[in-house]
Amino acid sequence: MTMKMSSPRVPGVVAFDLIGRPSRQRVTSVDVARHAGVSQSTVSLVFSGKGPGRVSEATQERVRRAARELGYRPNVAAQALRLGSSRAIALLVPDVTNPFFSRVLRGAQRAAQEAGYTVVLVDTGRDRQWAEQSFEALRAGPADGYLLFEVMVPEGLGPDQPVVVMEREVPGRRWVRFDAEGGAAAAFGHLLELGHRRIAHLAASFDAPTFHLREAARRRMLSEAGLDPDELPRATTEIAIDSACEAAGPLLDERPTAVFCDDDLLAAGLYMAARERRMRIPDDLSVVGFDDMDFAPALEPPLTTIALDPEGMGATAFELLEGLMNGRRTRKQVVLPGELLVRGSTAPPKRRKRPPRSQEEDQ
Amino acid sequence: MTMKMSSPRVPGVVAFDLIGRPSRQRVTSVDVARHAGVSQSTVSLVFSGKGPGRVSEATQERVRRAARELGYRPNVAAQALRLGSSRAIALLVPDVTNPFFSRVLRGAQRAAQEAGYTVVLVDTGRDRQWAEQSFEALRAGPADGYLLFEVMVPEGLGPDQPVVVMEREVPGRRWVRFDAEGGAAAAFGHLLELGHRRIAHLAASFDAPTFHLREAARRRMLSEAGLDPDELPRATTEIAIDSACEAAGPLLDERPTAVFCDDDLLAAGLYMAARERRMRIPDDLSVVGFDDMDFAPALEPPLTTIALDPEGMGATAFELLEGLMNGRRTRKQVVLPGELLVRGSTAPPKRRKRPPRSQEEDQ
DNA sequence: TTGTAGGCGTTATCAC
DNA sequence: GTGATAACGCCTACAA
Repeated sequence: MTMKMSSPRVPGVVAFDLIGRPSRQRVTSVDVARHAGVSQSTVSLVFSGKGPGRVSEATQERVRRAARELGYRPNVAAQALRLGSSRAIALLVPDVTNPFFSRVLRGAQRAAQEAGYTVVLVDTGRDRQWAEQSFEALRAGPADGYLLFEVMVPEGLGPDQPVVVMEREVPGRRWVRFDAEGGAAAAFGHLLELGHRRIAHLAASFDAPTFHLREAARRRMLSEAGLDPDELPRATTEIAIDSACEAAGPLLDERPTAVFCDDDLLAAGLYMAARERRMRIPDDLSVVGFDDMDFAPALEPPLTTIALDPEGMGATAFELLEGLMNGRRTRKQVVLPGELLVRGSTAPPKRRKRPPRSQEEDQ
Repeated sequence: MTMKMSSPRVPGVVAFDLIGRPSRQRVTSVDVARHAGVSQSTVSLVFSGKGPGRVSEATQERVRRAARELGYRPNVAAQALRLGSSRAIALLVPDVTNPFFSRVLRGAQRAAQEAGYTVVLVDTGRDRQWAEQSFEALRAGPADGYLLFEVMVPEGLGPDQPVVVMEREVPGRRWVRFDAEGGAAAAFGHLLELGHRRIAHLAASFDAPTFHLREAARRRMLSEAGLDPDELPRATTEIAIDSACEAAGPLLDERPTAVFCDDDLLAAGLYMAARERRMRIPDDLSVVGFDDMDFAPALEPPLTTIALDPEGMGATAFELLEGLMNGRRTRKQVVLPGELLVRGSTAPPKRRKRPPRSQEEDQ
C-alpha cells in the first residue's frame, strides 16, 4: 500500500514555476482526488465523461475545480496503455513538399482534431522502403489508424485493419480518390474542341494510379477523336519544376500545338521551357495543368487547369477511417470530382507558316 | 495450433492473416519470453539495448529470433508510461498550407527520424487561441518536446522546458531564425544599386518577428540612401496570392519603380496585379521576393528573390531540441543566412516620359 | 547470467 | 453514489 487517501503527503513532486503553474506534468488523478477529498476512481469517472448519473453534480464540480487548480491532465500514455488506443492516426505521404498534399493534410487535420484525434505525419520521401519501415514502426502502437496518401498498403495487414487509402484503389479497402479520368477527359475535350490535333502529354513519372487514369483518359479521348495516341508527343518527368523544364524541352521540339500536363508543377516547368524557346502561350502553345495550385493564376498567362478539392479529400478520408475504427457504417469508397477551370493558357491553335523559332515582334 | 517453440500454450491471441504475419498487435514481451524460453525481463533487456554484458549472446539471439517469428514490437504506450517519455516531438506551425513550411517540416522530420523520434504535426491555422489550446492538449504527454514555428511560446511554460522556437527570438530559450534583416538589406541594396529610388514594400500583415526585421532593414537601407521610408509606398496583405494581388493594385497606382515583397507568394500576387495594369517586369517595374519557392523561377520573368534553406532550419531546430531534451550542450541560438538570387525580375529603372498607362507596343 | 516483483497512471469491475 | 482493486505492457532494482 503505497499511498492513502488522507495521508499528509504533499502531492508528488509538483514543481511550480515563476508564474505559478505546475511546470512538470507530475500531477496525477490521485493528487486531484486527494485535493478534492474523493477517491481516485471518482476523478477518473468525471474525466472520462461517465460522471453524470453516477457522481453527484456537486462532487463533479469539486473534482473539476481541484483538477484546474492543480493543472491536472490525464496522462495519455496511461490512457493508451489501458484503453489500447492512442487517439492518434498516422498520415503517410510520399512527399510533404508537394503543396497539394499539405492541403490534404489540413483537411484531415481539421476533421481529426474535431473528433479528438491527433495526426502523426510521416513523409516517406517517395521511398517505398522507408515507407514500409515507417509503417512498421507505427504499428508498434502510436497510431490507431492509417491514412495512406498514394502509398502502397504494406503487406501483412489484415483486411479489417483501420486503413484508408487516398488516390489509389485497393480492393477490399476503403479509399477516396479524385476523378482523374474525368478531369483529364475534360482537359482533352477542351483542347480538342478548340481545334488542337497535335496534343502532347507531359506526364509524371511517379508510378501512381492517378497518373495511369490520366493516361487512360488521354488515349480514350484521342482515339475517339480519330487520333493515334502513340503518334503524339509524350514525355515523363519527376514532379518538380526544374525536372519538368528539362523534360519539356525535347517535347516542345516535337512541335505540339497544345500540351496536357499531369500536374500544375509540370505546367510551370513547361512554361519555363517554352520561354527559353520563345514560344508564346497561348498563341503558339496551349497548356492545361492539373490541381489548380495556388500559383496557377499567377503564372503568365494564368494557367487553365483541373481544380481539385484536396481539403475535402483529407476530411473525407478521415471520416471513412473514423467510421472504420468505430465500427460505423460509412461509404466504403468515394470519388471526388474535378473541375475544368479555363483561364488564359488555352486558345485555338494558330496555323503557323514560318518556323516558330522566329519571334520578337511577331504578335 | 499455428506455431510454437517449446511451450504448449499458444501465445496470447495472435491472429494470423492470409500471408502469415500477425495482424493484431497482441504480442507482448511475455509471449516472446515464453517462446524463447526465458524470462520477460531478459526480453526487455535485449530490446532496450542493455543486453550486452548482462545477457549471453546466444540468449540474445534466441530472444531476437522469437520476437521476429512472433512479430513482436514493444508497445510504445507502455514504454512511454514507464519511461515518462514518448519519443515524439510536436511541431506547431501557423499554416501547413505554406509550401515554405513543408520544407521545414521535412528537415525536422528527417533529423527526428534519425534520432528515433516521431513528429506530431499541429496546424494552428494562424489562430492564436487554437494554438494555445493545441499546445495544452499536447502537454498531456504525447510529446517530449516542442518545435514552435512562428508561434508564440505559451505562457506558463517553465524556462527549462524542451522548447525550440523558429523564426522568433525569445529570451532565455533556444531559437533558430533566418537572417531576415540581412536578406532584406541585400534586396534593398540590390535595388538601390540598380538606381531605384521609388521603392515600394508589399508587406505581410501577419504579425511575425521576421517581418518586423524586414521592415527594419528597409527603413535602415532607405534612410542610409537618403530616402524617407515613410514617404515611400507600402501596403500590407495576408500571405496568399489572391490577397496579395488585391493589395498590390493600389500600391502600383502609386507608381513605384520597384517593389520589395515579404514573400514569394506576395510577389506572385504582385505579378498578377502588374499584368492587369499592363506594367512590364522588369521594364516598368522591378520585383524582389523572399524565400525562393519552387515556383519562383517559373514566373515570367523569373523572380529575383532571397533564397533560404528551410530544411536546414528544420534540422537545426531539431538538433537544438534534442540537445535540450537530453541535457547536451549545443548552441543556444542560431541565425541562418539568406542569399540574394538575382534572376530576371530586376533591372535598372527606365525614365519614363509618358504615363505608363499607355502600353501595347512600347518596348 | 538470469529471474522476481513492483509500479508507471488509467480505466473498469465490483462490492459497499 | 462512491471507493478499493486488478489489469494494460514495460523497465529496472534487486535477489538468486
